[in-house]
Amino acid sequence: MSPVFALVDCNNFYVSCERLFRPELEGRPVVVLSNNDGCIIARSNEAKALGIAMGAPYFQNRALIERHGVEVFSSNYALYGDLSDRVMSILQQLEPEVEIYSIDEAFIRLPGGAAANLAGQALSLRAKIKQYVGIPVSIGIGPTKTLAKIANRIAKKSPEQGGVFDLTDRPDLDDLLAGTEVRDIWGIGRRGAAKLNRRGVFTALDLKNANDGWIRKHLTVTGLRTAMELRGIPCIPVEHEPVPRKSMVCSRSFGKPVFTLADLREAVSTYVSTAAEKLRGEGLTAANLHVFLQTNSHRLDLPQYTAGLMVGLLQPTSSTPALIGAALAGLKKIYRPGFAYRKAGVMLTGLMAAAIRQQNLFRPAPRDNGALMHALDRINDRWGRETVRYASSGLAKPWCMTREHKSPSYTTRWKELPVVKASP
DNA sequence: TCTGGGGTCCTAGGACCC
DNA sequence: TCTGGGGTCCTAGGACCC
Repeated sequence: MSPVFALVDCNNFYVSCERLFRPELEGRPVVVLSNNDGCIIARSNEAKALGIAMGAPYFQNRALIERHGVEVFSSNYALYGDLSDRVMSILQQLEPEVEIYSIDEAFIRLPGGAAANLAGQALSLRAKIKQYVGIPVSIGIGPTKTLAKIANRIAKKSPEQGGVFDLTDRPDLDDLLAGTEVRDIWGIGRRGAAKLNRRGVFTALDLKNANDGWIRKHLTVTGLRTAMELRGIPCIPVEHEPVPRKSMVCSRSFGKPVFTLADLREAVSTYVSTAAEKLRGEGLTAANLHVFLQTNSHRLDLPQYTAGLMVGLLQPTSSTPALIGAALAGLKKIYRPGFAYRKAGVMLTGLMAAAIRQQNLFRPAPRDNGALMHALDRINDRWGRETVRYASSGLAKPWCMTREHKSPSYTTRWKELPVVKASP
């Protein structure tokens, strides 16, 4: 029995999350902004219809947004993360094989066979998610993940399908592929699409029928895998076990330009603290820390400087003070005065499970402050982020990002629970 | 004035080894 | 003018994803 893949994708996810608590915004144009209210990263269908592009800078669209009364939200990841968990847990309860692919997407395996009513199963799943969580989803079904992705696109573009589209056993499959541009195939990006277009390959059908050696040469093995998937040969399995991560990043743009080493030290300490907490939460340690900073590359009128440094740690660790120490030592080496810094961050690599911690042959193990870190995490979990923090993270944080339009953390903070009133 | 953040994979090239 | 061959490992950079 050939496998059947389905992609469950939340519609305009961040917008749908905001609308859940503001139902009067249904049918009205809504956008959600990136951190620092920089770019537009989610749009309702009405906002798309106004011509607001994905990823477009907010300030460039502000006039259009105000003219049409578009509702604007800063991103509220506490809310989106929590609602994502709810959608995913329903999938996990109802389906045997689920791969959480991103905050708003999951692949599932459906039982195939002649008797399987795939579209019917998907419609029922969709209705349950809408009923239990309130988030609308689209479901695409196909013999490979790549085709399920294309099916999902079709489901979204054709509301008359009821949010579900099945690409298995379709005699007109090639016609549908001919109607899909290469740019819209999962795995073919802007560069790849331009390269293909220059060589006369414009649609998913063209790519499906292209010569293997030719694809391999121009798009590497990943492109060839995509082409095989278009032919209905599954090359990308559903990963039901979470794949262990290899790196972890915490970085932010600043709310306003930063000039001094003192401010950068605060910001970097704050980011390291966040990363270290996440590291411990996942039971991991890091062997290396990469610290980096950069000026605003959009400001061509200002002097530019970008730098980063990898700092090896004496031992793999998840201890906040050990990581802060390494990061600040690295920061001191790469800092140059006289620049308007826009962003800084840290990346942790060489991750391994804390349980299989590698010892250093030439140095005794430093004092383990695992109990202290555990207490720190418990306090901050119970009383809120940064209730207890390292002094180097600062208090006023003048560099902190701006979020002018953030909605309340409706589902994750007691103080911000929505209040419902019944009218008499 | 104002342009996000967090990941993975692949390849080429250099360093190094025998 | 001519300057081995084959292998591994690491890193940086590019491309892609959401």
